[in-house]
Amino acid sequence: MPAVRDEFTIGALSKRTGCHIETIRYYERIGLMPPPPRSPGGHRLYDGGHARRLGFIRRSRELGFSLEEIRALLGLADDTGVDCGAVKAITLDHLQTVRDKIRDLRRLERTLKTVSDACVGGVVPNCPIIEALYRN
Amino acid sequence: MPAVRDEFTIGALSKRTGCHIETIRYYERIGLMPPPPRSPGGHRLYDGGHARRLGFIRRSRELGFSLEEIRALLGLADDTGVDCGAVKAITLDHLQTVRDKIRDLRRLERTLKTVSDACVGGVVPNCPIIEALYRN
DNA sequence: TCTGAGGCCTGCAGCGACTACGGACTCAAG
DNA sequence: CTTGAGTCCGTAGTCGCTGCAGGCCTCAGA
Repeated sequence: MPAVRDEFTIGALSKRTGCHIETIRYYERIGLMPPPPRSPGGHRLYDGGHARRLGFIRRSRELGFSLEEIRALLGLADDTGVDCGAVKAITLDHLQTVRDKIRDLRRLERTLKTVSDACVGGVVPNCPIIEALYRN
Repeated sequence: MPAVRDEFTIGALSKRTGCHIETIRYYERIGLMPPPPRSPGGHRLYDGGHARRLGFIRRSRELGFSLEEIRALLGLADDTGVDCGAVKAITLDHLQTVRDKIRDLRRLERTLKTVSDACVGGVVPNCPIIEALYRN
């Protein structure tokens, strides 16, 4: 007997997962979350499975995966028998993107430090930062 | 005698600065580039001053400044007598943002490496990456 | 049973920084 | 004069949300 389901509203799901209500509805609109059943009055009613899936999405986002990557991961995860190689490929690809970004940002950091160190502040006729940005 | 100006089209400006034509028009639309004079037929005619300003914008973008920050920098730079302190403040603020991003990305990198190392690939019933994303 | 506060509904607009399109126009060389 | 490359404008799309307006639903308390 599958007795009484533990259903809850979008607000409760939001609190449980830390995901904004608007974002949950957005995920539904783009097909990342399935449309849940509704109350007679039209309110969304979620269960544990929804919460689990949304948790997956949220943690993946925290790791910087794009929604399309997450869609792919969920597709691989929904099937019985996960293609672990495909999952790993997506992850390694993303890891490389992250590493590229870090490299870029480190270069930025050095440059910004250099130009700002050249500036002593105060109101002067020539600002070395501005000069640096104008010069190529 | 301000003789013949060396005027050029948006295409030439684009090639000179490496900035897409659409982007140049976009910068004009949002007021970052001034509206240049036009040919009788309505084509934009730029000069060296425009190229210099666009170069400033582009280099600032490469350093990760937002368009609003660049607007501020240009405002400070346009006046005779730059407020070097204000410029430095914007730069240091941005530098901090960059450093924060690097820190975040490094954390991501470690986590992604950990989960992907746990995955041996192949088609298996349980993928450690997927498990990690589901688990909290 | 009624009331009222708070939650939820839909649809749309906006963010930042572009990018891409379509259909009309202009320009310069041959 | 023709041709083809360049340019014009306006609009819509990208990504991942976020916020709003103007309603409707729900449920606890009186």
